Amino acid sequence: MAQTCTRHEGQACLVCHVGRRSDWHDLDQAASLLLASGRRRREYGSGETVYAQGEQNDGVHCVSGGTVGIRRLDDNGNSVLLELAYPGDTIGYRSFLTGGEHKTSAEALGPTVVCHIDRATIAALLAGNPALGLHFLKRSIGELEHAHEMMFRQATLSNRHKLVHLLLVLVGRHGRRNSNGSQSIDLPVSRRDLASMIGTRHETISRIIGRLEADGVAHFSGRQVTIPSVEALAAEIDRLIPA
Amino acid sequence: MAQTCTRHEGQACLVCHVGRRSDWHDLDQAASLLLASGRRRREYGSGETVYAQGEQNDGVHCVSGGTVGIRRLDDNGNSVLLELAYPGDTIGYRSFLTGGEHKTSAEALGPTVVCHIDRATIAALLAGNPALGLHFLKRSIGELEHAHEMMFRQATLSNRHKLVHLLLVLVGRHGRRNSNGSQSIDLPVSRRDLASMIGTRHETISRIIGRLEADGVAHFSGRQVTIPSVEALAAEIDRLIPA
DNA sequence: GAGCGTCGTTGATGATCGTCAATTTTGCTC
DNA sequence: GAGCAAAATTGACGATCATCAACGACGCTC
Repeated sequence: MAQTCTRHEGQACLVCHVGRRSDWHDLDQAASLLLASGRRRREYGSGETVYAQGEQNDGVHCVSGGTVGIRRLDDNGNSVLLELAYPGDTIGYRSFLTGGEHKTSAEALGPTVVCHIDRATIAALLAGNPALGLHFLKRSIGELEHAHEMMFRQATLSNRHKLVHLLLVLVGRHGRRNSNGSQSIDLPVSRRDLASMIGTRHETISRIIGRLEADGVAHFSGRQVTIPSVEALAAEIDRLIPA
Repeated sequence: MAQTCTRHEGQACLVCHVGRRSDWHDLDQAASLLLASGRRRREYGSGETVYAQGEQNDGVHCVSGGTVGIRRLDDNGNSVLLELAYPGDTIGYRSFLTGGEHKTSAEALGPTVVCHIDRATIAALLAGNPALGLHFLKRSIGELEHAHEMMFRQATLSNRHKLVHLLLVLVGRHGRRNSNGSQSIDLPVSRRDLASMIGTRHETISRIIGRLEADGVAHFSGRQVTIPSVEALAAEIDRLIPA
């Protein structure tokens, strides 16, 4: 996707992005030109921060390639990975719209391409294109429902089931099918972040991984995970429903 | 608040509601009249459902008095109370805007007054007043950040600290000051719901309550809670920060 | 390649939690 | 007020988890 973006440099993000999936796909031509002039593309290396919690907002960012982690920190050194952003996702729009400072950090998980649109440009676009505000609203609602499902799972599932569910989600995003029917993932996150996403400690994640290995439902080697049968793994969660 | 609403029956919600806090406070006069004609006020008894998960959306609701619980259910009988809505809050707007069915249930926690605005009216209002959509966007963003903080606490705090935090929030909303400096709350929710909000079982909540009693930081009697010193309770969370 | 810090794993132990079960209390209906 | 169903408490037990600590693996810098 990064290559596609490079080729269309100078044009609007709607060309660069996945089209339908982007917030910018139905701007009129004038707005597209405005967007093209006001946006700046940048590549990030693994671990680089796109914006930091507490910083003043300076516009919105749009993921073009790779994966971006949205993280929240506190004074005690606790860190929680709240969500993952993928190409087509707009990030940092919340603090832009509320006019405050970033309440989360965004960092590249692996090589990533992110476009930045400065305050003036995005403000002009919003004023001229009411549909854009509606897209932000829909995006916000989508994230909110995602957060609600997260909270529901946090409250109802065991740690093991939470990890299994997370693996299934990651298979959908990062998985590749092997010749023998199994699927593999290159995890975009560390064990510590996995733990924070589930609400437990990294030692516990290690032990749960050990049990998944022992049960033969998943094999871990560093950040590479191989799942012999995704169906079998999914059944582990469905099995909660009593017969 | 219910009385205020009754007195102004026939006028727009902006009169009925708390003014600034409502999403409807800066509509022009024509829109206010439209709102007044399209809205229907109704009182709910404790436990009555305003809308149910899975139902088709039929407009938005606006809390005018009392407390509304937003709940999520699954097929296994699990129930999680995701958030509480208070006078001035608009609820059910998500499924309205996405055009689907309700993904959560809303039920009255105690005697409650809720206004309903049907699809046609709210659609007309949205078309004519772009500011209204912006209010929904801000509301959605606020809820999203609330959800993120919730997820962060779920991941970093112990169950006891989660309960203490929840009590502090409820003191802010439902607390009343006693003559001796202590504060009392009439909990709007059952122990089971308390447990679901924290992500544990009701038996565990009973035991944590027992420990809080033993430590003398809170006294529980049914749904009535008395907190001798809110500061001491708040210190329990702040004490997490190492010296 | 040596040094260093972070990440990941493993072990041991005490604390906490989930589950099942029995019992009491509460709230509501008749 | 009697009766009933749901809510709440309490106990016992096994499972799981957090914590502290030690160690190996890995990536990065110099």
